[in-house]
Amino acid sequence: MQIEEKAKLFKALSDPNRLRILKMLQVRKLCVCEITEVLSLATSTVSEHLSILKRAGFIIEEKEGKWVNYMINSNCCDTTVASIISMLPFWISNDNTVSCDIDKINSVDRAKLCCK
Amino acid sequence: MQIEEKAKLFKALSDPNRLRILKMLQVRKLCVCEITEVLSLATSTVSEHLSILKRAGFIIEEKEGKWVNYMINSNCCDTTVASIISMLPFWISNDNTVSCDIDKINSVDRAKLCCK
DNA sequence: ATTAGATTTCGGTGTAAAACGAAATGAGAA
DNA sequence: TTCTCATTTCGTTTTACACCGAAATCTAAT
Repeated sequence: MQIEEKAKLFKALSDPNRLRILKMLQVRKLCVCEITEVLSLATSTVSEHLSILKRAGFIIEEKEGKWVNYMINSNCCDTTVASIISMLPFWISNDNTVSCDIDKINSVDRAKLCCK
Repeated sequence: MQIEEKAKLFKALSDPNRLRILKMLQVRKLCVCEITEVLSLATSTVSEHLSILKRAGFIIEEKEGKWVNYMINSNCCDTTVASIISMLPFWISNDNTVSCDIDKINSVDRAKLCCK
């Protein structure tokens, strides 16, 4: 991987909303509408953030009925990506925003959320 | 440190030229004109890159006569910054561009460089 | 003090990226 | 098939950033 691609990895991490997404996905897999609810952004915006994280290799997706679940790419073969993922809990811990996000994803009901 | 500031750390790493600067500074301290010579950018551009890395905490500066030496902030008290610095050799190694950069800084003569 | 040279700061330009709403896509239910 | 709804893509706007040259700053030597 060339240095331009390494820079792109860090660019994917350079947005607070994308860091919040990664921290949430380290709790459990989530669909787009759940993340949208927590971040209070437009669905299209969240979708774009997810595609950036996916392109960088940090997350993968899985179809489940009409939903698309996103999850951390835990078995990533790229050692740089894998080490960054493993460092995230150390780098970002006890953050107020992230704590609230995690509280929210634990009380969110996907079925209710998507049908309102 | 809030999550916005963590994002700024990664933003500082999200530019290939700034990664090249960090890799060069892990070999030895360098002045602005030496880095400018290697990167082939305008001096003002390099100066701005350095101020971004300095603001993020990755590097520190030291006056030496008419020169300003920049060096890795090795004794950084921030554990996130410190761990990122220590991971850089693992994340970026055997890169062609970086290898050429390091060859150049080993053959560059600061006195000649600045007086041409 | 004045000059010379290294670096920083300041405008300006072009490009990238974040955000949104609307339209398009794709998958399950009726 | 047709409808519903989650998600993606597209077009647009606004903001941020990389880059440059010129002017300003700061230091050392004349």
